[in-house]
Amino acid sequence: MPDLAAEDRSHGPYSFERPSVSVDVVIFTLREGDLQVLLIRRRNDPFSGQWAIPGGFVEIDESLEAAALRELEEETGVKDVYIEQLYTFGKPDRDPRMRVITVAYIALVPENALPPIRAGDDAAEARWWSMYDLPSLAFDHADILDYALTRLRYKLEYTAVGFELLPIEFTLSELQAAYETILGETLDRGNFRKKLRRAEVVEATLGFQTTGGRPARLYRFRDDAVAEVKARRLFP
Amino acid sequence: MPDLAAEDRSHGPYSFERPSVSVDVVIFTLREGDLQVLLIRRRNDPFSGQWAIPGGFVEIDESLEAAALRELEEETGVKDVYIEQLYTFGKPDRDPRMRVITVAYIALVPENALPPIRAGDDAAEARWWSMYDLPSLAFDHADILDYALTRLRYKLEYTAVGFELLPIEFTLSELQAAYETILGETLDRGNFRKKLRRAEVVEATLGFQTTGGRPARLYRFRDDAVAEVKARRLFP
DNA sequence: TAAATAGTGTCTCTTAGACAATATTAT
DNA sequence: ATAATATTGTCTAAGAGACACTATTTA
Repeated sequence: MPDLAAEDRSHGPYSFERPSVSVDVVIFTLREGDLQVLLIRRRNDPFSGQWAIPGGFVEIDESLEAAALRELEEETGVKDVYIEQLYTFGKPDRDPRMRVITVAYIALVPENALPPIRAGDDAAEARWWSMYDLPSLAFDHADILDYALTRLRYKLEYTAVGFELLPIEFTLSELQAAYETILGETLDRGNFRKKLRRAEVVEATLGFQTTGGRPARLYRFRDDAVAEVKARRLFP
Repeated sequence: MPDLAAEDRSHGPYSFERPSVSVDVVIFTLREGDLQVLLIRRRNDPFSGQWAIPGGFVEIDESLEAAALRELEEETGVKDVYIEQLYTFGKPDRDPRMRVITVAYIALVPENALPPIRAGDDAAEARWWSMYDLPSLAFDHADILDYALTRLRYKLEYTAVGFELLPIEFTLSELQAAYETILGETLDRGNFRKKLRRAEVVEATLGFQTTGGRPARLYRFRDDAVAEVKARRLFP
């Protein structure tokens, strides 16, 4: 931290020369057998009519994470979900109006926890888009989504973060389908299950689910695996 | 991105209610067979006399990375080194004077590229500290250092980032010692070399270095491994 | 019975880790 | 020769990937 007195002229409370800070939230869910992301269509310039990641400015007395959760709830009505800081984007010209530094977050929301989407005040429209078929995006939001997908895939491989996208109980075939959708590749059934057994992240329940063939056992994530993800959540 | 017009009252150019943004740079080097970090002793309140990570406010027209590189050069005279964004810390009360959101960076500097350290204007003193024997720190800087070490260790395991801390040519024993110092554990010689061979990140040069026993061959990092790290640098 | 889906087992190759053996220098 | 350090190899166990086999349901 610099000494404030030495820099008051350019950064003290009476200066106008300071950047604004926003949070943008990349909201992922699994819908229609697809990895989808919630985007809003901008009502005003710049980029009026273009699609963008939901976000907003950080209030003076709220933490970055609180701001991201607030924006998430304002846009979707969703609370109590997994969010994680992604990266801070700060090129001086990323917003043509003024200097805006944005702290990007990822949110993972299970489909069954999603209320119907409604557009907020500042959006002409809000809807889900497939991550694999995106529209043209405002600002540097295409970069942010690119990186968000990279990070999500990465985390999926070495943590149990996938449970944040699934209902409480699920079949292993459903879990595998979720992994395949997110990773963008097919996985071997036997090896996938072997890996799950070794990792000890899921446990069988007593229930079954009929599927058209042999009924599938229902599983849930183990409490300790969930706890580990939640612990990492606060401080990656 | 939010719509600006709808929020001008609290965040437009005439508002005083916006956070300041700073960058803090955790500068690592290997010195005296130790992993060390450069800290400055604060000249002014708050935390006057306490040690802190060097940093400063982001200028209105410079990118975050440019700000981090500028601060690094102002504090140490070092240019052209590896830096990487670590995390953005934004709790409202992390600075008792005012709201400051700080984007933390990691810099890796080889000892032989370091000029003698001099304290900048805003510091009473500047010196290297062992990461394993740190003083009490101002602000939330202990958290930042903690996380920086975690990230450094992590990157060391899966990238060739170590070369940023070593001279151009080095023996494999020196490289192993560097890894051991950073990871805080001893490694098996044979397995370490086997892993290096498989990873194809280093290549032998023609030189040797006398060591008191059998002379050790000098190695350098392969260009493509270095290029990969540099490519990741801009956008993790 | 056939089709569909669930679940398990086996083989091979790679890798990680522990540890032993050999090589080359200085004293 | 001995000490010191460098370099390579060997054994074993664990893990990843390809693929085949068995199980249980519906139509």
